[in-house]
Amino acid sequence: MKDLAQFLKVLADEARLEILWLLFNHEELCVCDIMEALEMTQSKTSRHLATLRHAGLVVDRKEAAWSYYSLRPCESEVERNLLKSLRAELGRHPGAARVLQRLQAQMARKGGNGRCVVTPTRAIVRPRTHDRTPLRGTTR
Amino acid sequence: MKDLAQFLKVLADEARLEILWLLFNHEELCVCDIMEALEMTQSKTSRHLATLRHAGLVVDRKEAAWSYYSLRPCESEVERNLLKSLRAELGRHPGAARVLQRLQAQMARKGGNGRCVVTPTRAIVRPRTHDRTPLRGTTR
DNA sequence: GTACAATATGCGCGCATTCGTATATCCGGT
DNA sequence: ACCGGATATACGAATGCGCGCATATTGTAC
Repeated sequence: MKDLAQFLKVLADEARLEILWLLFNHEELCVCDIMEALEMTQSKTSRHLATLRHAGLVVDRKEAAWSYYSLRPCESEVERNLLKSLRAELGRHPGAARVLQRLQAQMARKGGNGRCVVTPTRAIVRPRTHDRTPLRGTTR
Repeated sequence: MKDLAQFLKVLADEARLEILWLLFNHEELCVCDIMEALEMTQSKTSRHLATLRHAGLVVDRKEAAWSYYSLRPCESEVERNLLKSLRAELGRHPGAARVLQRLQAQMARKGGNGRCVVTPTRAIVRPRTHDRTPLRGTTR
């Protein structure tokens, strides 16, 4: 019961909903694209992504200096249903299309086909040193 | 977008989820039954019911000294979907059946068939004097 | 090595949320 | 009118949460 409430708390934030909306519509995005499209601070973006990651909603993949985030396949039925409803609802929102367009524009401008600006010479897969839980705040 | 987050915030609370679970399974309940079944303080129960009411999730009906609360038919598609998922999930919770049993036991013990203990001699429908939004805290 | 870019996080502030206690309000019975 | 029960709400304390700023960390290029 507690955990369901906790899970809903993660969803109950405008910034996180916006991030999810972007990820619903793009296989994979790096932090800089998200922060630019949503006009968020870098720290704000990173922190909310961390929250989503701790909740198991997204996963990150490191490549060179970048972190690419993507949705994580849902584990439970509820999760799947909730996200489906949310996605539909987010799509109904007037601003929804606009951010997607802005995102498209950015990525087109930067040219990297799905990849971030400067494609690194070689891909170095660095496993997460440690997915430590944050020291303060959200206990998970 | 903001409003969706706001709506989710209302759902993202253990006490409110528990109350909703009871209301999912009973047409109408009065405050004292809810607080007893969930072992909550009176003020806590009343407060959370007020929050649910302000969010449009429940309605109250006054009869004599009692307030009977019931679910309010959903207005939007999202709302319907979300609540449906939540209800299913709440049902999966181990404690779910237990509170319902406790509630049943109470109501049986008190005998009033669905009504609260002392059935008033006559039903006096008293319209809400005023559904004022709370002065502090929740800005809506 | 240094310098620079992308990302994560510690710190502190301010606001929001929750709670218990005490009080107010409303109603029915006497 | 007064009392007692049911409910709502003000108040103060504790905690949680989101933010910006500065800094740490990691990786690339030189």
